[in-house]
Amino acid sequence: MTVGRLDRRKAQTRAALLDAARTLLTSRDPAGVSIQEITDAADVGFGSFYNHFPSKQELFDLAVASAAEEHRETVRQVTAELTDPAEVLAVAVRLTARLPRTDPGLARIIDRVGVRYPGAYPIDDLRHAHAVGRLCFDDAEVAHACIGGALLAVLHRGLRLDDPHEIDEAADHLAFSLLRMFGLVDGDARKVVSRPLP
Amino acid sequence: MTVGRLDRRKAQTRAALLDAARTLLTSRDPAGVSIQEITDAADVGFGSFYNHFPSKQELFDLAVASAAEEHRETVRQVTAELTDPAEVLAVAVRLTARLPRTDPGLARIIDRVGVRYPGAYPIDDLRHAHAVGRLCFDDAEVAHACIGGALLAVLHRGLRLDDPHEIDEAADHLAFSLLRMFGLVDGDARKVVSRPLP
DNA sequence: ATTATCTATAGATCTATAGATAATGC
DNA sequence: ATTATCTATAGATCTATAGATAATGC
Repeated sequence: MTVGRLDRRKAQTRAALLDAARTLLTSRDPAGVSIQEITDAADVGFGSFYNHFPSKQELFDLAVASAAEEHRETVRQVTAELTDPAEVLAVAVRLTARLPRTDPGLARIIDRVGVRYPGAYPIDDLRHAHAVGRLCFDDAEVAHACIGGALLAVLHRGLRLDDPHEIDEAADHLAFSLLRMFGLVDGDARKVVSRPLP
Repeated sequence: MTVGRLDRRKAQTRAALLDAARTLLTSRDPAGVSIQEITDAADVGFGSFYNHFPSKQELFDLAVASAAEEHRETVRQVTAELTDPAEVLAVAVRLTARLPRTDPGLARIIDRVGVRYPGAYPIDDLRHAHAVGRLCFDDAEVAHACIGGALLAVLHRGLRLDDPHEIDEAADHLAFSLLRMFGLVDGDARKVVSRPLP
């Protein structure tokens, strides 16, 4: 069983549909986009859609998941070499809240998905930071929700800002605030947040 | 120009439509609800819809706005007599994050609206708390976004909890965390949060 | 011969409006 | 006579599928 031209072509069509969906997501409400529009944008025959996806919802869900996973992976790589758990949180937050400037398309998708977005900072990292006594909180799930929610709100606001510098400042301010929320004293939090981003 | 039976009947029809929209919002995605369904739920003739609202979106927007305003007013009244600005924030947060238990319908509406929900804690209150030196932060807008976002995330999580007690605990934990975020020391924050709710 | 894509369309929506009906106002 | 409601429907979608077409595999 070899992977031939046909399989590649099929994969290409599927990728084109996913790509079109992702692009459309950055500017449109998925509910208002017809399958016809998607296939047109992907430059694919209308009927081909059903060879790959059972419904519009399914396609959009996959498109969102892939966009989210991409950013999560970026954050994972950047934070992998950091030793301070507080800085892992800070960098994840600072990178994500900068998305309106660094990747507006992705930022708009996350903004649209809202609270269902899984977030780029794993709860296990948070639990680890607590276990080693670096971050302090009562309930990891609530703390994790706080981080995700505050991040979404600041990202949402960032999309409405014109000045790139203001976006970065808000991102750093958010990271600082979260560190303080989790028990770091002022000076410590300020220091962690002002380290240069990788 | 007297307000007669006809005007009352008209107002009643309008109210029935708004009420039906609000009820539907608690369990359905507005995009998937047809005008027919709305008028059926309101027990109103289909065509009557257009006597009151130019489009489905318009109706849902008004329904959301009225629900939001209602909760904001509740919070305003409850916090009006409080003298400690930190407690005003804490009470607003604790009441809102308890909504999944105290008013699940409203909670689901707020959850659906997400980050566009204006929030029940006015930014002016936050600015005032900063001015008198009770809460400490760099940027009032970012701080306000943090509060709203974290609140939405915890409320979202609360909707998925079965145990009412767990909802309350999460709400209080969130309030505590936010107070600490804004510079209160542990003991102080703990005290403000454990005061009984009016 | 097989497989995916494409075209065309049936069937099922849903919106917006036109005209009929019923109730109040004068 | 006026005004709002209601019924019925035209017109415009949009989805899902059936059958034709084109390209690869053997």
